[in-house]
Amino acid sequence: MSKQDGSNRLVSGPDVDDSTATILHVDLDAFFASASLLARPDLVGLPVVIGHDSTRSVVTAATYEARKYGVHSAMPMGRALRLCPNAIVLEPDFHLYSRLSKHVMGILDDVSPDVERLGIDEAFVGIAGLRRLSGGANRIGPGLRQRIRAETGLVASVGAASTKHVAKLASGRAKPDGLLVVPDEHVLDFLHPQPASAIWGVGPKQQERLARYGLHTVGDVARTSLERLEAWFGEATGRHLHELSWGRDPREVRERGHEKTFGHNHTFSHDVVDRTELQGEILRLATGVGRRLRDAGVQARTVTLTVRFHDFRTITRSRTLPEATDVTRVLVETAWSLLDALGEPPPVRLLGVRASSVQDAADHGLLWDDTETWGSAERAMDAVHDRFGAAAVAPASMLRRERKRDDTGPSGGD
DNA sequence: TCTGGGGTCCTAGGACCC
DNA sequence: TCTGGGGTCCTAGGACCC
Repeated sequence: MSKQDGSNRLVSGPDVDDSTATILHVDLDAFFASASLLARPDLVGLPVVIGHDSTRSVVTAATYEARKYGVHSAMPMGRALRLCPNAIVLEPDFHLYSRLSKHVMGILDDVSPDVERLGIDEAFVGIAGLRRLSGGANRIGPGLRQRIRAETGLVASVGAASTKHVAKLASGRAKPDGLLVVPDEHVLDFLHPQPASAIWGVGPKQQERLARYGLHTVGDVARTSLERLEAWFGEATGRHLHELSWGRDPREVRERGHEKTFGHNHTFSHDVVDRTELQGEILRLATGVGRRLRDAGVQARTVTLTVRFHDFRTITRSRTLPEATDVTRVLVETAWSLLDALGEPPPVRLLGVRASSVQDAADHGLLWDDTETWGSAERAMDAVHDRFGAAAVAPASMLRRERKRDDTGPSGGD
């Protein structure tokens, strides 16, 4: 992973040839941190870290001022605070992030019909068909950046190229607050000096394997024959590496449908052995998953329970149901039975519940079986929940849990 | 330095069917 | 009777990304 602290920044001038750059990658700079600072302008320019101020937590995001101390996301909070003792820790505000993200995506939709959201803070924008009306990347890129800044106060960096892969790498190099257009004739000059880990999909493990074969840069990978790469890394991965290292990427910008899986997980503040506590947490997680399935109008056939033990060993156990469901009770009971099948597990650090094999919700019509009765009851509860909040309707055992949490008191604050 | 939570995609083996 | 090959589904694990 690159340092992403701006030390390797590269931007293009207004006269660069943008005739081949048909794909933009728009990426908000230090999104969570910047968004949080909109609510706390007094902290601008200071090292700010977003995350829970507790043990067992990690950094969610950091400002560039904090990154200069070596702090980066996914770093344990304790370590981050040792590296940067004067960092200010802010709790994340996901409602704010979601609202700002929607605003930015709306601007992109405004500019092009061809937008692919990649996450909360980035998207590809196809601009091939816009040249006559709106100009090329040299005009659309700055226009987007300006409008995002004016309407939201956020800073976006933009990469432009003829492929998704190069456009994404380009936005990374343009950070912070930059635009980088990479014309086709400069793609290899841009690509080949970069570390092999710059290739999208090459993480620490793959990087290590590449290094064992003496492949340290993208150019090293490109100069290795396809046959060798396939023999070393398998057919699919070898071909993928070969293509990307030569700047070839046939993937098109396409709108994504709903998520393919819906899940929640939770790391306990202490390792848990008590079965009732584990079941209670599964109930809470599955309730959230069921709610999201119903909100999205989808049903899932497979339920997966994730269990991480005190020693960080992590297992998954899944069951595929005969029929897809969006009924919380079915999710809960399936996950409970997967837990039961583990017997007496070692102390548990994390539990997760995930629903997959998702399809559009079937129309059950007037089918009046037991499960559908539960489904109707839960949808009624969703409606009350919407109007009066989560505490208004919740299974009794969940309410007991919430009270217990309140007794313990909040863990942080800022 | 002891490691969050939300996802996607891939692999590999076994069951099962034709 | 001692053993093929392809396809699909399911399960478990893992790498990777933001």
